Order: sequence, then structure tokens, then C-alpha cells
Amino acid sequence: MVSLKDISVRCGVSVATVSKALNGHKDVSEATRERLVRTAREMGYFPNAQARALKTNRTYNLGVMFLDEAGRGLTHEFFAKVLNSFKTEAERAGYDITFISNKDIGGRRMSTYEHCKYRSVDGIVIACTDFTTPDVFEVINGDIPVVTIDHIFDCRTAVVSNNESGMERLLNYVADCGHKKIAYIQGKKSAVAEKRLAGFWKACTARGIEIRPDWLLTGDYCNPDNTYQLTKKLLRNKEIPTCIFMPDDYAAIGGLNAIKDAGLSVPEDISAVGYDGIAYSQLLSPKLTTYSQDTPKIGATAAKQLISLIENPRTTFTEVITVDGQFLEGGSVKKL
Amino acid sequence: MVSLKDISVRCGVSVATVSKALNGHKDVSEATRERLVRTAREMGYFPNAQARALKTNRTYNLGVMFLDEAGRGLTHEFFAKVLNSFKTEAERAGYDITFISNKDIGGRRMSTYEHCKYRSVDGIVIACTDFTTPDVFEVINGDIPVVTIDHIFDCRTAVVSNNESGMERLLNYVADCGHKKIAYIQGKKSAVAEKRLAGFWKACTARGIEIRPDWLLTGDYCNPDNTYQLTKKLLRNKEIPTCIFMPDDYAAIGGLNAIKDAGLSVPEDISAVGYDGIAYSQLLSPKLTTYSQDTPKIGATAAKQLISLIENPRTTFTEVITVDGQFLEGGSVKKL
DNA sequence: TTTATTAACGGAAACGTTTGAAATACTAAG
DNA sequence: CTTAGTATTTCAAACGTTTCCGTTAATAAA
Repeated sequence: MVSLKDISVRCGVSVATVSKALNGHKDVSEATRERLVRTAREMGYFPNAQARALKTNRTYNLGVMFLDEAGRGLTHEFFAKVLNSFKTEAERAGYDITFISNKDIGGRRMSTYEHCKYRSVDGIVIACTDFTTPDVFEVINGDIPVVTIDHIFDCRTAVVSNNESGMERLLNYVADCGHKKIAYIQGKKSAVAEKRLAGFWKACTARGIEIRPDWLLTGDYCNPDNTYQLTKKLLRNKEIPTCIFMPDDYAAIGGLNAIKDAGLSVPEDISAVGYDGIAYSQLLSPKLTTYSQDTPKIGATAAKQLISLIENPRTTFTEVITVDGQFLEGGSVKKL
Repeated sequence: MVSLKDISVRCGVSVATVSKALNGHKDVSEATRERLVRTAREMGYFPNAQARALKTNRTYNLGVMFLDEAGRGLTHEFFAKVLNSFKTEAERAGYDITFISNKDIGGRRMSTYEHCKYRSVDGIVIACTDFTTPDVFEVINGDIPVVTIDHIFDCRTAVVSNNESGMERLLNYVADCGHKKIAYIQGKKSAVAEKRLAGFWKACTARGIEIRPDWLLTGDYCNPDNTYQLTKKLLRNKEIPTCIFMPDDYAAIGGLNAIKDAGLSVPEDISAVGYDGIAYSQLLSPKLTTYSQDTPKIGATAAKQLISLIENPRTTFTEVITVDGQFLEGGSVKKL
């Protein structure tokens, strides 16, 4: 690997000058600057990231904290897409991304935050299904810039999907279709689940739709089996709803199977809606009516915010950015 | 951040001694070693990854080259799962993983290989859908340890799925069910596609099944729309096959929709099989008969091999490791 | 011509490690 | 009581940068 010194001897100047020239400092003449840049290119020079980081305390590396309690990890389409766009945007800005977790180093267990310190990441993005772990709190309370996705902490920038209004939009559509008897299988206790429930509640009251306790179940996100069971349960009631809100599109598959196994069909006998807008939902027939989260925008926004936080620590304020999604009308809701 | 020097002054020894003690060198007395390790722990010391890397040229960072021509990136379940297990295994061994691609740094475009050099990754894993790009060749021809997944280069370790025998297994099952008229929509030209075709061919000849040119189509992997069209095309023939081999499970969804849209049903009117064993395939009804790739093992094996290559450069030989998958009998193939 | 000002460049320390060689302390043997 | 040998520790350079400060040279002002 060719270093600054190599260039300096070749050109007969000091390493300091080379460094300054390559970094566009002012106190180097245009002529030599041009010459140094050219030979650097010729010699195939690239800065040594470690040396630079050691000196500047900037690694141009972003830590991604990506814990999924369900163990699905990257398999979770929502997270995968968000991460994908986050990565793309970060790379556009010259940052690389590294997965961060708690790990063992030299026999001693390292917390996630310590891991970040060890690697000297410039910033951290947290996208978890569980924001209540000690690991998360330690990072939140640390002194490294952080952006959270779909969860809001005081004094930390957050990028959140419009879960509340998205749910309202869905319910209004269903109500417009004439449905009054609506069941909701919601996801597990989390900020996201609360928001969606709030939207559901709000829209229901606005439309004069009764929320029956026995039709409001709590299940797991992204768990088709669980949703299958809960849907079965709903269908065993003496009175069954005309429409079921599934926790999310993926879980919905289980719900749809339960309906099918009960000898009913969607949307003729019963309607169903999902949430997320994953690719698969639009390959079903009928297509699932759902609310598509704008994952590309969520990821890109998170990256931009994080980088802004890093590069302009003074002028950037922590804020909560809500990213709108889009209603997707499929064919899974019958117009009564 | 507490450094070696902090520990050294606290304990009244030199930094050299602290370094050696913490790294378990022999030439430091047991007493001081114990004392240094203890105070290091007390003071919350962690090594500075950059400084260490600068000196040792070892970063404990693995580069992941992860290009998906279809742009699905991490959304691709096969890759997501492989990456997940790769990550887990790597972390177990004390390595972090960083995404590597070509990028711009300081105005100059950096190739993927240069990027690796810049970040000084200890090793690279390549999991792409397209292994013919210059970026891949440059990495392959470089001097950084490499493991490829599902593609074989001479002189480089590869972890591959048993595409040939997996396909044979599938075809034998279908043949056992009594099918003779079999169509195959294969994926785009790639090492994987070739292997599967070889298995298909081999098993067909062994079972005396004719391979009709008009029933051997080439489409895209992971492209339901494309597979939808090609399936339609198959169904428009005067004579239609009794079973269709889809490029993969995900693409199969399109194929199944085409069958449904043609007023036919699976498996009553026509049978279908996929490949991959993604989660969705087992949520369909009927479940898709397919061949499940052992993604956890593929990823973990790749990580182990790569780390072995890094840590024992002498004793480790490049090899090709085939990871067996598992046949999944669903209900999408009719027994004739 | 002298002095002040500015532009261009070099010296050198520092970032936090690792590591071979040199130095010191200790132990055992003669 | 030396001497050799070993165990333990320190020195100091090095890794490749960045950056503050000093130096030189050139230019402008007096």
C-alpha cells in the first residue's frame, strides 16, 4: 500500500504538504497541489482508514444495531429494506456500515455500546423490535450520535413510520366499504403497536364503530402461526367479524390460511387487511389490501439524519421525523 | 477512552508491559499480569481497534460483498439468511462485518477491492448473483483471503449448495409420482443455474424422461412477474406438461398465479415445484414441494472457512465445500 | 533599503498500539 | 562471591495520518 510518505519522496516534498494537498487545505500552492494529486492518483494511493481514524477520531463507519427478538434478523422484510436504503444512502455520503452487537473480545464481554466505542463508529442507527433492553439504553444514554427507527426516545432523533395515520387510513377505507364489525389482531406491546392501536381507536370512534374487546386480540408480529391460531379463535366466536385487521402482511398469511381452512374465502365471506406492504402481499390473490411503509425513505432519512448529526453537531437538532406510507388497495376487502 | 498509558501510570509499569500482559504474552510475571488485567477491567479499558489495526494489519473485520443484480439486495431471503448466519458465526469468532462495495472517496472512485484495502478487511465473502463483474475479478485476483458462496473460482475457497443433487432429488420425487411430462423454467445463466440444469438433465436421462426444448425455458431468478409470463406461455402450448419446475420458490409464486389465472389448480390440474425452501413456500396452500437450501450452514461454513483462511494461511487449503439441503415434500405435486 | 505581511512549505509531535532488542532484576550454580 | 542463565521489564521505533507551529521566501508597504 502506497502511503503519504511514498508520494512525498517521489515529489520531493514533505508528508505534511502531501496530506494538506490531498485534503484540500489552503496553504499549499495550486501548482504543487495539482502535481501531488496527480501523482497520488498515478501511484494508486488511498488513505489508510485506520491511521486516519486514529488521528481524527472519525471512522466514517456507522454502526447498525439490529436486533430482532423473533430471531428473524435480516429475514424480516421491513428491516431488510430499511437497512438496504440506509446502506445505500450512507455509502453515497462516504460512510460504511458495520453491524454492532454485544460480543466477546479478549475473553471479556463487551456491551453493544462498548463495541461501538471499540470500533469508534461515528454514529449508530437502532432498528429493533425491542427497545427495552439494557443494551439499547446504554447506547441511548451514550455520547455517540444515534438515530432510532420506529421508536422515540427523548433527546434522540427518530425516524418513524406514520403508524397512527396509516392505520386510520386503512380503517377509513374499510369503513367506507361498509364494514362495521371489525376485529383487530394487534402486534405485541411496542411503540409501533401502540401507535397503530391509537389510530385504530381514533378512526373507529370517528366512524362510530364499536370496538369489541373479544375482537381485539394481541398476538405477535411476523408470526403466521400465531396469527393462524388467533384467527381461528375469532372464527369460532358465535358472531364473527366481517373484516379482520392482521398484525402485518407476513402474519396475515397465517390468518388467511386459517380463513381458508375454515372453509371461508376472502373477500367473499370475510375481509382482511394487513400492514407493511411487503412484496409478497401483492402476489397473493386477491392482493392484500394493506398500508405500505415507505421503507426506502425511512432508511434514507435515517441515514441522512444520522450523518447530519455527525457532521453538524451544533446546528442539528434532534427531532422526530414521520415518514408517510401509502395505502394499497388490494382485493381482500369486500364492498358491502 | 482509557488507554494503555492510563493503566501503565496507574500501575507504575510501562505501556509495553501492559500491552503484553493484556495480550497474554509469556514474558510478564503472573503477579503483574493478574494485577494489570484486573485494573484494566476496573478502569473499563478496551483496546482501540484503529491503533491496533494500524500496527498489526489485522482489523478483525470481514468484508461482505453483496451485490444483487435484481436490486433486491438484502430482501432476497436466501442471501439474507446466509448473511445472518455468516454474521453470527463471524461474531462468535470475534469478527465484525462490514458491507463492501465500490464507492467514492475523496472524489476518486474506489473499486470494491480498493475499498477492502482502504478498510483493511481481513477477509472477504462474496455472495452475488453475478460473478462476472470486473469488481469480482479484481477481488478474486487480489491478495486478501476470499470465500465465495455458490460460485467456484480456481484457487479460492467456495461454499456451494448442492444444486445438482438437490435438483436430482426433486426430479426423482416428481418422477416417482408418475410424472413424465415435465417443464423447467430455469434461472438466468449462472453457475447455480448450470448446476441445477445438470442435475435436471442427469436425472431425466436416468429416469427416461424426455426433455422437450419447448418446455425448457430460461427466465429470471426471484422474478414472479417473469415466471408468471413464462408459465402462461407454457400453458398456451397445445400440449401442456403435468408438472412445472419453477426457477425458485419466490418466482414460483408468479407461476402459481399464472396457473390459477388460467383456471387451473395445483396440484389437481398441474403440479409445480420450487427451489430454496423459503418461509413463504411453506405458508402456501398447498405447501410448495421444494428443496430447502441449508442457509444457516452455508453462512456459518463460509465464515468458518474464511476465518480459518485468515488465521492459518499456511495450513488451510482452498477447497470447495458442498452443503447439502433438504427435500421438502409439500402438496403441490400430484401423485399420478 | 528596511520592515511588515502574506504565501508556501517543513518539522515534529501526537493518536494508541505492538514488538524486538536492550536492560535490569533475580536465581542458581560453580 | 562471581558468573552464567533466566525471568521480567523497559526502550524505542514503527504503523500512516493530521495539525499546530515555525521557517523560509516572496511581496507589499514605508
